[in-house]
Amino acid sequence: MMENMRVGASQENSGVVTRFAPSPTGFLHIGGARTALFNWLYARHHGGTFLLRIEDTDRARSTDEAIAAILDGMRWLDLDWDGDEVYQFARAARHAEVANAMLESGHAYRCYATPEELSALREEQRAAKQPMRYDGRWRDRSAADAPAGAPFVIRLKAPREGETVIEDKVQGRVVVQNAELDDMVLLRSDGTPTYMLAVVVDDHDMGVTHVIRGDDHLNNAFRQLGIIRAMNWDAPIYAHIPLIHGADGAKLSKRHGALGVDAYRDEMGLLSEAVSNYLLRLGWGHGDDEIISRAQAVEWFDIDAVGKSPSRFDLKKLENLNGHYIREADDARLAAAVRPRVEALIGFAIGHEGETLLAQAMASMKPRAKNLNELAEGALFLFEKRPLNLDEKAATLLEGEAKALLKGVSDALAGAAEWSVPTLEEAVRQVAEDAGLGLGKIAQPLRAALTGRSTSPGIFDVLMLLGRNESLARIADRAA
RNA sequence: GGCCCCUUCGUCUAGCGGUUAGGACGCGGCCCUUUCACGGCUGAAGCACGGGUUCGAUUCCCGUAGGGGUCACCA
Repeated sequence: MMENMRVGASQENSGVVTRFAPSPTGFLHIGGARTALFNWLYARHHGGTFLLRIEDTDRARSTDEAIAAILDGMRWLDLDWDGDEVYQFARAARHAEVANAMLESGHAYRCYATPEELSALREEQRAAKQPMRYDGRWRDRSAADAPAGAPFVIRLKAPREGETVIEDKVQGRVVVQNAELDDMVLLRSDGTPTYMLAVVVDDHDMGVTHVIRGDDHLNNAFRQLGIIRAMNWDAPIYAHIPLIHGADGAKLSKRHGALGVDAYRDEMGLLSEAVSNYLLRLGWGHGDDEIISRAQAVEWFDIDAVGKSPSRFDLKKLENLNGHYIREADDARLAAAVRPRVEALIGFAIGHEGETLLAQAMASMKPRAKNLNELAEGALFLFEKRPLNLDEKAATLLEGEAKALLKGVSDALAGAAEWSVPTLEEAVRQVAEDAGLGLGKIAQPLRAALTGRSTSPGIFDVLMLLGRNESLARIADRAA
């Protein structure tokens, strides 16, 4: 049962196999999403396989909710994985098997040091300003010294001399002295595998050829290589991509206020393609291109173009991109996404009819919004009940002569031959001309009466959206 | 603290020995205009510093400084 199990790797492709391996201790955060995207793009670009592995070996911190959130986030970002996701914990027996094989071959040993003993050691080392690492106290002791029946962990017997070299596809050639690496734990005293062992075994068994992950794992790669060498396996090609930092320059992590992708979708009202496009451009570039479709990304993406320096998360740019994708989005799709937001704001259901109206309004509202929340906010006037509440600026617009002006506008509109933009515009312009005023002097009070606000889509579009009866009624509410 | 990585406008980036150092977001101005946007034009803004190598360094090398990551029976 020592043979390669090849979990999930498909036969007929370029041979490239990548994977995304999140630990389900929380939502899919933005950094993880980018790692997933890069792995996905690399596999798709090279006609390879993209696998998903849930690293749930930490039983205390892994939750089903987190797993669901991660899968949901992946689907939202349209990152489909090949085959079923692999659950690492289910493979614990295989991990133990590898650890025992290493024990037998002399590449690992039992260590009986207690946790208390080890933390005391670390404390000493910290106090002495010495590097903190396991001192190998059980490395060369004979089995006879083992306290009978005492719990033990299995540690890797790592080489202590020489150096380990990684030719990283992003970081370049990185060399670490073996003396810097201590003998890490492979199997805990309860017999469960550590992350270090599990990743290596799973990547090997799953046939992963390219390990693309955050560069917070760069140091780990050297230790993992120790296991790979001991087992005489082929090492994967590594690509350690720089982390995404927050606006403050520090690592963007769950603990550092990073949000789950669901927050970008639900709370911030961003479109999947905008988030995806933005993430792609963080650390990767293709000339001066900014707006890049998924298809284009698959064609262009390669690891060579990934930069080595960390980047900061810039919400302004993401929102700008989102505005672009909103303008490009299908009206019906937007209406469906905006409807629940409108209903939440206004407090009642607008129904299928309301959604249809929203879809009609999208054409004139899209250029004015950079997220779905603004779209919803801007659409409220369509559903508000008379008499409208006026915001402060709208109230100001309706002071003084405005009321009289509106009476004239009302008459002109009511007398229009048909309720169409050209006809209505002609009618309103005529009123302005007769009064010797610019169109703005008429349009603003009209806007205030119709929407309760000082800003809105073009006034004639508003008139059309509201319809003849509602429009005339709202004007009548404010006219004198 | 040890080790590892990074450093072009405020931010994301292009550049891969010779460029007026390009683009995008953001910011300012102008235009368009019924408001707000969108769109167009335009302006300010950058090679962290010091040594080399070279006829010539943003680009190559070495330091310095600054930033980041990592040092668990977490992942």
